[in-house]
Amino acid sequence: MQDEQGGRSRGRPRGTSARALEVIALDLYSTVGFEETTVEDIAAAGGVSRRTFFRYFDSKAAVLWNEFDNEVAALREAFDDVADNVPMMEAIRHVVVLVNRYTADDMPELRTRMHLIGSVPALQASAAPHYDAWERAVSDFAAIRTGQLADTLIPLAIGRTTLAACRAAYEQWIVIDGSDLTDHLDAALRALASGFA
Amino acid sequence: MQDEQGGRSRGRPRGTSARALEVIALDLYSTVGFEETTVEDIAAAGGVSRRTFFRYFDSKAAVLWNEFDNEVAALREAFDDVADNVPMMEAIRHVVVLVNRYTADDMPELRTRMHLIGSVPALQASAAPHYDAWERAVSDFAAIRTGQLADTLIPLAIGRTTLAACRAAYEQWIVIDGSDLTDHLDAALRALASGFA
DNA sequence: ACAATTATGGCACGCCGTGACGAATTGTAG
DNA sequence: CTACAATTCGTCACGGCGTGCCATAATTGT
Repeated sequence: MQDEQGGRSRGRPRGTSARALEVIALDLYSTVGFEETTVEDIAAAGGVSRRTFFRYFDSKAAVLWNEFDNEVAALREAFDDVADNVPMMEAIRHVVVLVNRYTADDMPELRTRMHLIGSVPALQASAAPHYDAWERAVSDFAAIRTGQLADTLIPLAIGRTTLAACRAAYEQWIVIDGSDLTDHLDAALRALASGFA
Repeated sequence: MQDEQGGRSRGRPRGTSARALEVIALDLYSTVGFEETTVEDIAAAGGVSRRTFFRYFDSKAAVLWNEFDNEVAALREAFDDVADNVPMMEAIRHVVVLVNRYTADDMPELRTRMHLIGSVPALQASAAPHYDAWERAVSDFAAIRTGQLADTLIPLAIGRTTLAACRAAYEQWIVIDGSDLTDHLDAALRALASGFA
């Protein structure tokens, strides 16, 4: 979003980028601690003022959710490309696993980010709106397949439970060192589709 | 907890009770609005100081979760009373529906509370630790039935997805006027146990 | 009376998030 | 070259939350 310099030529140049602040904040959160880090600290390390930080991010916690929000868009696109003959729960599983394929370079950052989200109460609290958007992407797909509206019981439940299963998978991935994320996701979603029988 | 006057005889008597502050706060949140209400307002309406409010509740949002936390204890007790021959997912469904049987008198307050939790972002954010405790109660039961540890993938997923389904049911109950809460819960948990097939 | 106990009130502080306003830095038109 | 428009930044101020700290009030037991 910020990268596109098409049209934006005039005006004072940015002192930094959202991505740069994100890296700095992620480092401080994981080394110093989230509560122990003030927004002033992040801004100073980024060479900008505290007020400018809040122009790049809505809150101290919002830094962690940039990549996650991107995944929601990827999720919707992947759902659009699913063939109609694939069963619903199977399609959901394939799409989720596909979207969660990260390169080896992104793994360390993903790991620290998920570890923070899973361990810091203030960050867990900030998850709600982002989780909602993710669930909604699944619910919309389930609505099409079931022929019901997205805000009715079954599509809603499918969206919510799918994320719930994925969160359990992510939690296992963080705890069990050296394990494969997609394996956990696949196992959790298979269990969900089988009704945990 | 506060009611037991066993041993606590000496000392200055309390100026109010947690329950009284809860009723006042619930009223202000639903009429004036959560963001528009300050802790100072609640304290003043309760005849105490702002500082005293924070001795009764950890945060402005914690007021809403008192009853919910009680349900977690009821959940655990109900799981202990389940017969061993009842299938796991069926047992979970029965227990959840049983615990969510409220009297007609409690319905209005439950409704306003759940409506607030479902509509105010700051309250959704405050849900995480309470949801975790609820999920954990289910995971512990699933751990016994599956013979696995409670913090492994399947029990974790069962706890998380069960709450996710219940949240979808609650949301429907709030939206659809005059509907029965236990019906939604039963339907959502049956769908979960069937793998949404 | 006096001590012990328990709850309260007031004060101060750090931090978060937001609004307002002027200054800084660039490109563009005249 | 100069005036102007556009965009970002920094500073200041404010309200609100949550938390120590300590003095004070209210009650019971000795």
